[in-house]
Amino acid sequence: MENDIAAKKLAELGHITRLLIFRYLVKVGDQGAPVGQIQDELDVPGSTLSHHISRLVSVGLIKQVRDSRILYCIPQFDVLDELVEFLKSECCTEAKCKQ
Amino acid sequence: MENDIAAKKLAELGHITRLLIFRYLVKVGDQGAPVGQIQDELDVPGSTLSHHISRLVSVGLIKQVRDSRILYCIPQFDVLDELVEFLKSECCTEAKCKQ
DNA sequence: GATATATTTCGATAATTCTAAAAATATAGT
DNA sequence: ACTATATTTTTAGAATTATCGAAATATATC
Repeated sequence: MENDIAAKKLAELGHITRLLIFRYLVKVGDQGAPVGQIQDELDVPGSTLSHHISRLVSVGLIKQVRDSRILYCIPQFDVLDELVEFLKSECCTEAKCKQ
Repeated sequence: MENDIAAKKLAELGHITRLLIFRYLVKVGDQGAPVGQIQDELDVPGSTLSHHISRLVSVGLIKQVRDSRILYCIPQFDVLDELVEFLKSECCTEAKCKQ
């Protein structure tokens, strides 16, 4: 993963509302949750919520699947894993390290 | 770790220059690197670099230790580990999960 | 005390992001 | 076609953050 792409993902997680959205989805798991359910959970105006969700989608941390009128938001665990792996990668490649 | 504190740490990592600073220090390892060495590595004006480093320090991802005129920046691996752990915690506590 | 090196603070401008009301779109049922 | 529900897009003002030159501070050496 390139640095700028990782930075974007981290920046999206680095906002309290988006972090709460993402962590709620992490808790819910693979089946995901409808936008409306996230709205009930977090008590954020719809337009604000939609803005933040679309940012999370834009970096791939969430995927959306529509079931008629309901839009399910599904956390992408593999994208999160890759990001976490990136942060720890190349540790101490330029020195000896206790890790 | 509370959500807002985690969000702050993620936001600091979510900037290309700060991510490059932090990852350089991760590569260097526990002995850290002087501000000047980071500056040579990244080619950023001193005032800009200082600003970004102090933000990383403010959330605990970096610690600084002075040796006479030289200020060493040392990555705090435990803070990173805690953050990563937080992101993955409570996974699927509200549902069955493949993970 | 003068000079050199290392790093930060100040200050000003530019750029980006946040928030949420209002309007628009999409889908389904009557 | 009309109504209801679910969600997004548009828009605009407020707030925050980014950048970097210049000046300031800290420490060491001569």
